[in-house]
This record gives sequence, C-alpha cells and structure tokens, in this order.
Amino acid sequence: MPRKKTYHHGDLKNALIEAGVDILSKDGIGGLSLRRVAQQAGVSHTAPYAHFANKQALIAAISTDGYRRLYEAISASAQQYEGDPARQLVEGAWAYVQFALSDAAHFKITLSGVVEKEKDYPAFIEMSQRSFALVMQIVEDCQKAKVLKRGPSDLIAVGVWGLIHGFVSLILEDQI
Amino acid sequence: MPRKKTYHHGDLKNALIEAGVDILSKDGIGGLSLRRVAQQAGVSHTAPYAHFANKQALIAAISTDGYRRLYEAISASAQQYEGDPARQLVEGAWAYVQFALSDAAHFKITLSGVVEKEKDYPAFIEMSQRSFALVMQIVEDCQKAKVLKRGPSDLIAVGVWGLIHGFVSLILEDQI
DNA sequence: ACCTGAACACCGTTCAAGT
DNA sequence: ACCTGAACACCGTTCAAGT
Repeated sequence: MPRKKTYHHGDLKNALIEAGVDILSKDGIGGLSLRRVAQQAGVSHTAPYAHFANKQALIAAISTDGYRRLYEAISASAQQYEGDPARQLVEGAWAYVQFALSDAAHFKITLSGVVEKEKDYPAFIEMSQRSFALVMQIVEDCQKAKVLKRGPSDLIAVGVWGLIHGFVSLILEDQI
Repeated sequence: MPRKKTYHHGDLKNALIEAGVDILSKDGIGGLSLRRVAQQAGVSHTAPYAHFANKQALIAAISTDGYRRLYEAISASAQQYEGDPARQLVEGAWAYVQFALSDAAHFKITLSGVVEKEKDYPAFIEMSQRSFALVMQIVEDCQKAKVLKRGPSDLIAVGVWGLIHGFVSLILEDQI
C-alpha cells in the first residue's frame, strides 16, 4: 500500500515548510508562492491558511528552519572538535559557507533580513539567538585558549559572524 | 504655469526610480510593485517597460541608487575629515548606520542580496565595488596611521564592513 | 522613441460551506 | 480541526496600436 497522499491527519504544517524549501532550491525566491507550496504538498491553495496566518508567516517558518539547519551544522562540528576551539571556529565558518553554497536561496531568505520577522515570530527570534549564542560560546573558548584576543565576546562574535557573512556574500555575488 | 505632469520628453527612467524609493520608504518592500511605481510617476502601468526589461531591472536600479547614496555619504565624511583616517572610519560607519535607520527598506533591498543582480546589472556591480574600494582605502589609511593592525587590507575591509552590517542588522531586528 | 489599453496567467487573501 | 471552491483585488508581462 503506497503512502497516503493526503495530510488530512498528518503534519501538513511541516509538509508545507518542506515544500517551500524544495521550491526555493529549485526555482529560487521568485518561485516561492503560497499556491505553489500548497500544490506541491497536495492540498488546495487555501489549506495553508489553516496553519499560517499569511505568506509572511510561512516565510518566517522557512527562515526559522534555515537557522535550525545552520545551528545544527555548527553544533555538530563543535561537538566533533570538542576541546579545540580554533578548529571549532574554522569548521563552524565552513559549515556556514557550505549552507550558503548548497542552498543559496534558502540561505538568503533566512539571513537577508528583508522580511519583517522580528515582530510576531518568536520561534524565529529564538532560533537566531541560539545560533548567535553558539558562535559567541566558541569565540569565548577561543579567547580562553588565546586563539582570539581578549575583549567583549559579543562584539567579537558579531565581527566574526559579519566577516564570514561578508565573504559568503562576495562568493554568492560572483565577485570572488 | 504648473510643471508638466507628463514625462513624455522628460526623464521617466529616473522618475520611476524615485517613485520606487518613495514607495519603499512609505510602505516597505511589500508595497513595491511596477504598477504602483508607474501610477506614482503618472504613466500607464506598461510604460516602465520602455526603460526596464522587468521588475528585477527596476529593483537593480533602485539598489544601484542605494549604493550611490551610501558611497556619497561615506565619501562626504571622508573629505570632511581628510588626514584623520580614524575619524573617517568612524564617521563612515556612522553614515552607514544613518542610511539604514533613515530608510530601512531602501537599505535592505540594496544590501540584502536577495535579488539576483550580479548577472546583468553592471551599473549595480560597479557602484557596489566603488563603495567597497572606498572603505578599503580608508582601512589602508588607518593601517598607515597605526589605527588598524597591519595585514591584508581587503580582508580587513570585509571584516569592518561585516562588523558594521552585523550591528545594523541587530538594530533593525530590534535585538539591540 | 515613448506611451496606451486590452488581454493573459498568476498571485494573496477572504468567505461560506463541507467533513 | 482541517480542507475545499468560488470570488475579489491585485500583480508581472506581452502585444498590437497610436503619436
């Protein structure tokens, strides 16, 4: 018996997010519409409104998923190189670059800041803050190990993040 | 005699860009449509196609204008504090922050990298590169004056830019 | 060259209705 | 609770036509 095509009792909400990520990877940000997402999930074009207030809310959920992906990648390499903060920093940066290169549209919509997410999407805020806190933790461990100079770790973490992001942006714009 | 409302022999192209910037400041990115831009410029909704291949091209022009605004602001403060690179750096950063805060939507659409501009918009590429070159020049002057540590100036410029951008992003997302 | 108006396919969102 | 189908206003883009 084939898997049921309907999400009537399933997890339509996550199916819609997955469909959105899939569309982003295939057709970019321009191809992302609520109606296409619904169609790909096998439901009518109004069904998403049972789970998301509007398109912005779906985009916020997709962005939250993007941050989770980033968090998990950095976290995985941090665990792998436990006790070696310099390596954790460089591998974390590499995870960031890999996400950007392997799924540019998902990366961009997650980190662009173009969509107004800050107001009504606490899950997005929380996931982005967890990611930043993880980077700050690695920065602090690097400071203790004398890999990075002393100073305010939050400021240095913003600098590290910004430096990596700047590089990735140059790569994505083909200027490097 | 009031100024003619028609751009039949005027500069519709720039009028459309101005209208776009105006709409961005009033209604944000969600409010930016070709039809609204045309209406605000006082022409039919198909007139923009005489000057822009599509909506992306108009957005690229608006983004180019954003980079020019950034370039001119940083350039103005660089001239004002000629011979004081430390001051040039801090005032240039302040100009960046001011642009972001005074016109968040224009700033975001310019610097988000969400739109695919790199391919067919050489004016955009050129203006963004000029802005980056200016920052790099200030960084090099700071290095000569021992305000910044020695090292590859392009890399340090990316870091400086990224640090400022990271701060601005935190401010715009109300996380600071 | 520059602009118009009709037309097409597509979109976000609402709403009454069905299970 | 979860989903459907019709409906509405709006959008990007094309095209034949007008000056």
